[in-house]
Amino acid sequence: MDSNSGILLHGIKINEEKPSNKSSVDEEAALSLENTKVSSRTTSIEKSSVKTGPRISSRSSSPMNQDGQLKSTKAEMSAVREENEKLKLVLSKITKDYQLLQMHLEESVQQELPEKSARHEEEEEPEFVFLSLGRCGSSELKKVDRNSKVRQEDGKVGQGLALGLDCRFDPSPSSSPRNSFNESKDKEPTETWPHKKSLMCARSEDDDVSQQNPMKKARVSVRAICNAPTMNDGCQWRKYGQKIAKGNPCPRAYYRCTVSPSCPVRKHVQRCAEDMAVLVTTYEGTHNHPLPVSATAMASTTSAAASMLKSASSTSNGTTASTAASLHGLTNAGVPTRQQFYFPNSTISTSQSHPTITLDLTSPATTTSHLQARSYPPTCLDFSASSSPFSSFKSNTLQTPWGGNYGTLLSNNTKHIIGSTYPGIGQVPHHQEPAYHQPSKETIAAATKAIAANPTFRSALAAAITSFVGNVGGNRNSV
DNA sequence: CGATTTTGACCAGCGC
DNA sequence: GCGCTGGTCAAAATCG
Repeated sequence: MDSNSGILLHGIKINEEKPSNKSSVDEEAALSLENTKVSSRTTSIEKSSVKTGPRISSRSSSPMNQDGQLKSTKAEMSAVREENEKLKLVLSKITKDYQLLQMHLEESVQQELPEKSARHEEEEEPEFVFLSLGRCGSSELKKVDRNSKVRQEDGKVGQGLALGLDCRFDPSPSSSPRNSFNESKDKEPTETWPHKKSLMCARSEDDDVSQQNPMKKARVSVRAICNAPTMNDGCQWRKYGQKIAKGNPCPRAYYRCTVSPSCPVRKHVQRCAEDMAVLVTTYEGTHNHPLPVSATAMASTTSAAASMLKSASSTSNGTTASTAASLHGLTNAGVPTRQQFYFPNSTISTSQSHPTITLDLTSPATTTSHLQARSYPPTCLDFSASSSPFSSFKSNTLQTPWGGNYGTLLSNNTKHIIGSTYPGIGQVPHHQEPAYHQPSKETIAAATKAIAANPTFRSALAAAITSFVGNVGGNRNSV
């Protein structure tokens, strides 16, 4: 993989144990990439090793000094070895936790999946998955099933997951020209590049549901610190336009998914006017093709968020406190609900015709976060770590392939703000990250239970954990 | 030379 | 109706 792998590894936050060598602090701070908290235990070990070399060579070559050097070097080496051992222990525990979670996931999936899906799984191509994370009514399930059949006929891809970002709120029929891809359902996508109508037909099977929605398609906006022009989310995109949007000097770029010629998914990317380091990527539409594994993490995240948005909107007319609560897996009484799940850093906006959910994947140490933390309105609902079984995950600050962290909440241009994650938000220097807490067995059990209760979050978490642990395993040799 | 990006023009929705 | 704005198109330019 590309640089994403490294970023994912950093999500482990093993490095939060302060380095014993104080001189490495400055070096570490210098090496850290701005606010992305790019540092890992592995990195610091490597740095220690690197430092050892020059130190030996630069010292005096007298026999007495050589003995001293030898001893100190040996001491350093043993310290490093100790550190490595500790690291290995941590890694093995993480892996063990992951396997435990995966086991629970598999169990619950096996319990819930109908036999038909199980049959499709047997033929599934390992490299691609379909994420069906929208609010799947029976029709959508059928749709996914049909897609699977089509792919099976092609002899290439079995059942997968279809990423769903669409939002359907209301049963009343709507035929807004811009409303989704519902029109011209009879027309087949024949053009290489889907224009409006062909894009619509790509979603023709959603008609029965999307026509029920007077609002436009749901959007998932992801805020992440990213130096690149666009986040690497694993999908292939082609730029088709650029505009200067009102209120932001930075141009907004428009992209289409090019994984499949008929894929209707679009995204636009724009830098945050307040913090140029923050890249705001807004996704819209549903992938109608298998996704590369590397794309599933983002797809899972965004689609799960969209699913939450739909759920929240369906249970609450507009954005209300109850919506915000349900968004985070809580009822008004603060009791976890079965159909919802926890997203620590999400906001909903329905002020525009497009219902939008914003996921903030920026670091708590960013200036933006400082700003946002200060801007919390009095109505801010705080479902912080202690209230969620996923608190251990949050404290773990799962870093994402696109360079952000799960950890903080932003609230720009949205009506509701939920959940400040870090009590000391905005006070943590870049090199002083919150301590990593090993999840207790109770926490894992609670998380597993909550995950098992929510099929939508399962896939998202599974994708995230898979890449997370996969990178840990991949970097093990270097430890 | 095909794929991709750039960029000005165009279109539709919305508010006044 | 008019102007503003967001979104898309498509020809030209650029890239690999």
